[in-house]
Amino acid sequence: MQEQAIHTEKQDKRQHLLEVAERLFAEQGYEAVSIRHLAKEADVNIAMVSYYFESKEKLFRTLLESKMPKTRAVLEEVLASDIPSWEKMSKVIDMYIDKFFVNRAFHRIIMREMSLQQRPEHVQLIADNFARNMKIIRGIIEEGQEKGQFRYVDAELTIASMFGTISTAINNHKLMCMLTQQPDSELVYGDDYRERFKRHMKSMLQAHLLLNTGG
Amino acid sequence: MQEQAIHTEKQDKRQHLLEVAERLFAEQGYEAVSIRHLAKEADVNIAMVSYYFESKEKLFRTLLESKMPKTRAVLEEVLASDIPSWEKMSKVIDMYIDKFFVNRAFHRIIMREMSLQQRPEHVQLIADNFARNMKIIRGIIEEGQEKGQFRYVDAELTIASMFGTISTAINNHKLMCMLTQQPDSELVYGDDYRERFKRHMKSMLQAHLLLNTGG
DNA sequence: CAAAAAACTAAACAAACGTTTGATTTTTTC
DNA sequence: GAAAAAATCAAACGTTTGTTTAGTTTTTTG
Repeated sequence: MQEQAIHTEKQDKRQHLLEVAERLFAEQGYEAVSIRHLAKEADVNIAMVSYYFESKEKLFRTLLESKMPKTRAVLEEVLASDIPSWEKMSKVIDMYIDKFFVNRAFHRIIMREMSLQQRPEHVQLIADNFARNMKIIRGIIEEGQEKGQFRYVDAELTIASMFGTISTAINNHKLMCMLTQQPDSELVYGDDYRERFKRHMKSMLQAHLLLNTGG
Repeated sequence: MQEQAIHTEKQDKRQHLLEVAERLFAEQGYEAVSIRHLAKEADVNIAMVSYYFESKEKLFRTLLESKMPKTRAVLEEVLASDIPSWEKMSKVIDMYIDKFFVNRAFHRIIMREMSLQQRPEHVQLIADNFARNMKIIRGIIEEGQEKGQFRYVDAELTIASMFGTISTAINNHKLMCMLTQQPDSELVYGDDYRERFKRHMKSMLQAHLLLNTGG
C-alpha cells in the first residue's frame, strides 16, 4: 500500500511540479519564482523542469492551458434550462463563487496575468475564454429583460461587478480579513464565509436586476 | 522659455525616474522591470537609480509612499456633511472612480502588490491605508441604516463589491474592452466610459441600499 | 537477464541581474 | 574664478538567472 503510494508519487513528479508551481506562482508571481526555488520546494532536481517542460515559460503555459476552467458547458446548460431568469443568475453566481474559491490560487495567477502587459498571448487566451462565458451570461440578462423579469440595467458592467467582486475577494486575502474582521488566515475562504459571500452577491444583484412587480 | 524647460527637466531626473518606474511597474510588474530597462526607458545612466534611491527596492518603496492616495480627509468630510446618506455614498463613488481612473497605473501596482505575498510590509502599508477608508464608508452605510434610509445589507461585502468592481475595471484593460465592445485601447478609461461606469455603480448600489419607502 | 529507454543527477554554461567603483563633467558656493 | 559639492558616466563587481551537458541510475522491453 505505502509502497504503491510512493511509487505513484514518483511517477507523477511532473504533475507534482505543476502543482507546486501553481502555488508558488500564485504566492509570489511568475518572475519571482526561480527554477531553483521551485525545484527545491518540489524536492526534485533543477534539470527536471527543463526535462519535463522544456522551459520555465512552457511550464507556465502548460499550467495555464491545463487548468483553464471549462465553465462554458455549465453556463450554456443553465441558459438553456426552463427556469426563471433570476434562478439562472443565481445558479451562475453559485457556480462562479465555488469555482473561484476552490481554485483561488490559479485564479490569482490568471488575474495577475491579465493585469500585466508582459505576455500578450496569455492575455489573449484568458480574455477569449472569459469573453465566451461573458456572452452567455449577457444572454441570460437580456433574456430576463425581454421576458419582463429584469430591469434594463447595463448588462456588461453588471457582469463586471459580479466578476470584479469575486476576483477582488480572491486576490486580496489580507483585505478580506480586514473587511470581514476575521483573524488573518485562509479561513476567509471557508464554507461559512463562502455562504455569506453568496448571500451578499445574490442580494445585491437581485435588487439590481429584479423588477418590482408588486403594487 | 525652452531652455528653462530643459533645465527643469534635468533637475527633475529623480522625479522622471519615479514616473517612468511607475509606468513600467504597472505594465510589467516589479520583478520584470530591470534597472537597465528602466534606465534606458528614462534615458538616464544605470547608476543613477542607486545614486538617487540607493536600491531598486527603495525606489519602489519611495514610489509607494509618495503616491499613496490621501483620501481619508475627503471621506471624513463627506461623512460629516449634512446630506442624505445616499448622497454621501454617491459622492464616495464619484471620488473613488475618479481617483482610480486617473491614477490607474499606480493602483494596478498596489493591487498587484496586495495579491502577492512577497513583501509583507507593503501589504501592511496598503491594507492599513485601505482599512481606515473602509471604516469611514462603513460608517456612512450604518448611519443610513440607523436613519431608516438604507436596508440592512452586508456593509463589509457591499464595500468589497464597490471596491472590487472598480479595481477589476482598472486591472483588466483587455477585459473591459471586450465587455464594453470597444476597440482595444486606453479609451475605455476616457470620460464617456467613466460616466457610464459611475451611472452603473450608482444604479446598482442604489437598488441594493435604498429602501423602497413608496407604497 | 541483457539491451534499450526513460528518469534522474551534479556540475557547468552564458546571460542578465542589482549594485559599486573611480573618474569625469557640471553646478553651486564664497 | 578657483574650490567644493553634486551629478553623471562607463566599466566592472559578484550573484543569480534559465538552461544544457554528460554521465549515472532506474525502469521497461523483448
